[in-house]
Amino acid sequence: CVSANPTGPITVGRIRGGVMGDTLARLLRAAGYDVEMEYYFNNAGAQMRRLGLSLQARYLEKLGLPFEFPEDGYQGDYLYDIADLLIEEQGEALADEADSTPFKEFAEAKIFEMIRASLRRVNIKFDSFFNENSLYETGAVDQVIEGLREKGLVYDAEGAVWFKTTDLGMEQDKVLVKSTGEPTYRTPDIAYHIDKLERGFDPAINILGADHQEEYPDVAAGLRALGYDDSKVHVIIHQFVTLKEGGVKKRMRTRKGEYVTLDELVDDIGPDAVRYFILARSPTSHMEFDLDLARQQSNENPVFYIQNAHVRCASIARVAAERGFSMEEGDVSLLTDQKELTLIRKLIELPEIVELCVGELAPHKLAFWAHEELARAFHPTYDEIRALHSDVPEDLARARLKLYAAARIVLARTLDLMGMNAPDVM
RNA sequence: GCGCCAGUAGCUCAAUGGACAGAGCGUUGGUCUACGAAACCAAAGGCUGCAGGUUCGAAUCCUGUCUGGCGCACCA
Repeated sequence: CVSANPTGPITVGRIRGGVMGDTLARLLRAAGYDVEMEYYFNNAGAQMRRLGLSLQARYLEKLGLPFEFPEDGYQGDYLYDIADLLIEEQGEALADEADSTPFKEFAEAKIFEMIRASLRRVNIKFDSFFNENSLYETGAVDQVIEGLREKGLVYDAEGAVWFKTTDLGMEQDKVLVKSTGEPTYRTPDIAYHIDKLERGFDPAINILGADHQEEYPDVAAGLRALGYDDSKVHVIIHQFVTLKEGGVKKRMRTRKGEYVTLDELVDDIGPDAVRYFILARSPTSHMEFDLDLARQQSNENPVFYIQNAHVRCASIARVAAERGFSMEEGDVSLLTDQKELTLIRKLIELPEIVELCVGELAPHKLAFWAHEELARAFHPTYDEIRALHSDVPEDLARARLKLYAAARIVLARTLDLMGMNAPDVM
């Protein structure tokens, strides 16, 4: 499960969890797990209300009517575009609307379209979408409060409803329902995790940004208190991406409209490089994404190194076919050269690596293996071990062609697990 | 003030408590009349922030300290 709220376009800062999660899902599937990638999004609460008010202001602004942009509103230009769309659909019909709800709903729908389109560009596809609102509609949120109340872990004070987490070994009690009557994020979060466990997810894996690091202990406490096994839930916290351009660090703040979008980055360096750059770092690293470096290195970097191995395999297969060579009857027992054996050993390592990545929930290890082990074993061999050369006897040539065909399969599989393309030509 | 995450080559990053701490980029020097040179071969580059401790053995574990990222809400 990955979560990002539909308040704006997917930014470079927020795509890390998506890439990690998608790659992990691919690895889990390869290891035989039945995986469902779920996108949990928050469409309730103050942030979304603020989004609705922001769109309302842009709408009025576009219509040339008096407007008041909310303090703490979302300042990104994308709301102007969405305001245009709204005017296209509704004209001035909403000009006198006092309630911002229709604006919120419109913004949410459009932003969600944008997000899904952006994710698709980097090969991320979710199986299901889960919105927070549904937890209110089904009464799941209320059930959490009642359940905890029955356990004697809830009390009312200062107009709010409190979760007595100090009884569970925590330093402070936490608010479940604000004095406004609106639950805090942690109440639906607990309900959501219960729902997930009830649906039978085991393990359930959450990928969260560092700003959510304090959040899960409360959820886990809630799950335990209500008799659920919180050990089934795994949480991967990834640190933030800071962006650098022209030697200057840029902070990314969606609300202020200060960000670089995923789309811009994909336009810049391509989807494969985006995925690899993000994937080839452990989640704990506070990664610095240097845009200039990424542009410069996309000419000569690990992405191309790995993909070029696949290209070379495709190329030799092409040439072999032109010269009428068949690899079908290649006798692999003829492959006795040290370099050949090294490559073969590396090729058959892939299942172990998949197991390793799954066992440690560490997709970044696949990225390192692909580059430093697999491609690194391939190129020197390919350079030296010629197959289609007049000095090479035909039966040995066929055996070598078979080796490179095998390498092609492993390379394609590895790239696919990383959500990257395996091109035949570059 | 408290908590979480980190600090490793010039830069971006790896390394289940175990061999001489490894890659890429950058730098230097060699390889194309043979399947794609976006490749290969070789070299230089390190007191793993700092100080202690545990251990046969520490980048890794513990304590302290400095620097940075993120939290510490009746935001999510």
